[in-house]
Amino acid sequence: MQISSRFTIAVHVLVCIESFKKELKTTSDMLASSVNVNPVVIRRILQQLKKAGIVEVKRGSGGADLARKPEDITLLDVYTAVESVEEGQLFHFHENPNPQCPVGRNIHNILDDRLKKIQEAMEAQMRSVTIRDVMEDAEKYIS
Amino acid sequence: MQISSRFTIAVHVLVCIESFKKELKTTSDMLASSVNVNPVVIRRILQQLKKAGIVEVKRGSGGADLARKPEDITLLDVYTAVESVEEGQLFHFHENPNPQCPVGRNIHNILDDRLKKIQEAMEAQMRSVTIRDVMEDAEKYIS
DNA sequence: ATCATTGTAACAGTTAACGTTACAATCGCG
DNA sequence: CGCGATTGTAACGTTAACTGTTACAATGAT
Repeated sequence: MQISSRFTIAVHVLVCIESFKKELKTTSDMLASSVNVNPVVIRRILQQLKKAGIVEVKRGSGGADLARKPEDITLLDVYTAVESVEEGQLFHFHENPNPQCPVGRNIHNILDDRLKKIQEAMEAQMRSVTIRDVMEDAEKYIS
Repeated sequence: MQISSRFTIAVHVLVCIESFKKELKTTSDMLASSVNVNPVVIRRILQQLKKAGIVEVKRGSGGADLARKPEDITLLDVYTAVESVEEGQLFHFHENPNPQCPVGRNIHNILDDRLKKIQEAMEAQMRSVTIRDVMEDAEKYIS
């Protein structure tokens, strides 16, 4: 299983918004054209980013803007905004292990800490990268 | 999206195999009973672990054993064994971004390195935990 | 030979992702 | 105001992966 493409699309979109805000109106149509997906997919992601306080979207007149400075938006912010799973629960557990079995009965006690640390390692790395960082990478290629 | 329950099931199974090998024959039925899933699910996972050289499974007579010492099996070994995606690719990309757009054209150049580091952080943490470690956690609860 | 067990195919059900159409609600502007 | 562009969102379809289940040939020990 993979983390859904919503995440990479969201980052793509944020970079586009910030890169082109001077020259263009960043509508869902325009963003959809860059990513090459249906505009509704972009709008859905923009709504999730908006709920997380990452972007502002204008109805009617159209266009989206960052709600915070790019250096104040981390990849973890984006990840938690667009991943539907609560708490970003990375691992999926089998339900109802056998309480008769000492391993089955304790499988969460046994594993939860280890799994939490793995998830935290991933999240710490995500937290260390901001949209500003990604923008700087992008500028190397755009110019 | 979450990492499939095959991973947590696989760890559960390995702990059971090692914990009960003295007393019981670790058949797919017995393991299925501890995890509380259909035995075929267990057999499928055992096949994946076998292909990765983590377990040995006996036909006919039945039962599974670790193919290596528990301290030589890391959670990363288990993860790569049971995750179907190549290279453990954690992130899913939208295909065919617009080559007309400087961001779309370069989205992989822009993001691949950052995403790779995130995945590596997760994998490093997984690599640092062995089945032996998990067994020791388990013994606290089993006794 | 018998019996328990594995290996695997086949099929069904469920869920999430993603695509698409449609349309009311909104906003800016002439 | 009325118009055009755009957003917000519902509704529905398709696809893919996971998980569950049945079935049965192949295997190996006794």
